[in-house]
Amino acid sequence: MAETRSVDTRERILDAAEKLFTANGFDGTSMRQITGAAGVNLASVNYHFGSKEALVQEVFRRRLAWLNTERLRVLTAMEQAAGDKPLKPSQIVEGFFGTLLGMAQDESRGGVTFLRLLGRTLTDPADFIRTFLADEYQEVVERYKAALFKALPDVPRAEIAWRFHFMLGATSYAIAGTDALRLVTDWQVDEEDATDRLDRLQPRLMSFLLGGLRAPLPKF
Amino acid sequence: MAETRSVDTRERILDAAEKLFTANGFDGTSMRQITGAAGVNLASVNYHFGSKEALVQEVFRRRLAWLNTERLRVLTAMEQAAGDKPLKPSQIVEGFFGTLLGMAQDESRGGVTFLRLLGRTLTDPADFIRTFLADEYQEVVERYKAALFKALPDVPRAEIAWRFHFMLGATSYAIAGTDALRLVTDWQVDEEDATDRLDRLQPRLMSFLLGGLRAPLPKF
DNA sequence: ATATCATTCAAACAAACGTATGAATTAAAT
DNA sequence: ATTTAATTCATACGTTTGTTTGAATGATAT
Repeated sequence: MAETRSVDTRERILDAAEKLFTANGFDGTSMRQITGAAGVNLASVNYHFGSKEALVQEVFRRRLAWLNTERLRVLTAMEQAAGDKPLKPSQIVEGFFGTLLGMAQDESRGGVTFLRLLGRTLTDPADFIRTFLADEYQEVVERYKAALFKALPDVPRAEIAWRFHFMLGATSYAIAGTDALRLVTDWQVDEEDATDRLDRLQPRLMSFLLGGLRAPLPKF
Repeated sequence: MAETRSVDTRERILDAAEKLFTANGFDGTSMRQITGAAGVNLASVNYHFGSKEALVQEVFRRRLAWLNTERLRVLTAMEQAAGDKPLKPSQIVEGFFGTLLGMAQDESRGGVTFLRLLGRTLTDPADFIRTFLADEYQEVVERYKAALFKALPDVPRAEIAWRFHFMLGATSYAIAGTDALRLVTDWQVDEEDATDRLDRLQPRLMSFLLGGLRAPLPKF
């Protein structure tokens, strides 16, 4: 079996697709663009993945599998270290969103490219994407939600769930929109260079998220 | 001139396009779907709007024109009432995001449908959308940013700009993802019915946003 | 060396896309 | 009543889309 060739082709396709999907969206990227950029034959996507839909899913699966495993690993480690005591909210937030933002520095795990793609895709309307992402996220979200419930026993659970939702949104958007539409940051942040901006994004975002999580409850 | 017919056709197209874009995305919606749902001829989109791109822009323009005018009106009124004194951060946040969320209840301004579409589109990679939205938002964002700078003179401007960015993300996602991917909220919020959920979203989100905006600054 | 299997390749497929055209229809203006 | 202009309509055009096919190529195992 000629395995080296096929493994190479698969990854070349996934890398090219990841970049192009980020730049132009799923529907905005054709199979010919992907195979062209990857330097492989047009038919190889269907040969290796079956369809374009399956390719999209595999682009996410190879990154999310690691991310969510890592998230669970971190949470489990923290919980074991804490014994019976609840974790600090800042630990939990750091465990969930810190692992995500850490991928930005790791080019071998997709770097900023994948993060931008993920951030944008969380609101994609396509059915097969929604159900696929929901499946990939289900376990890790349940575990982290449970940790937050335990850490904040006095806060109504529905309230915590919503704030988790808000935190996810702020994070996705912070990443997806960094270059995308420079609405808010514009000349304000151009002083800093791009890498510096990314390094400082994490502490900035963490402060914001924790501030939101610990905000006084709304009075209805 | 036959005006009643054409105005009707125009709006039927815009309404149908708005709904379909929200449900299936821009590329996922064909002209035949739009004209079919609107009950008009296929060629009428090109006749009235020129192209599909121009239709997309008009879908946003008719809603954003009102929204951003209203935002400026509210801000100006608050500033006049305050005289020389800076506004409270909560006023500013309420002025910007409250007007947006208020559209959810107003079906004549697009209701939840448009809000979801807008939330998702803020991270759309297509060039013509990015530049178009940036243009539509520029003035109102500058004005509100300036108000925040004045309200929080001790906070570095870059920090405020970032937090504005985060707030926009949390809000967009809160709206766009409400039905989309029910990651976090799932069975947790199913107790409340849909209308109740929307009514309670606003105070919940506002608490979160203000908590994030007023969070202690990150230490680098 | 030969047979076997996975992979690559060029070419073609039908389907769907956005857009353009010119005739038919309708309403307003003279 | 006739002219004029705006709108609607059915139809067609040329591209591009994702996918399929069957032959060519490559490497591995016997």
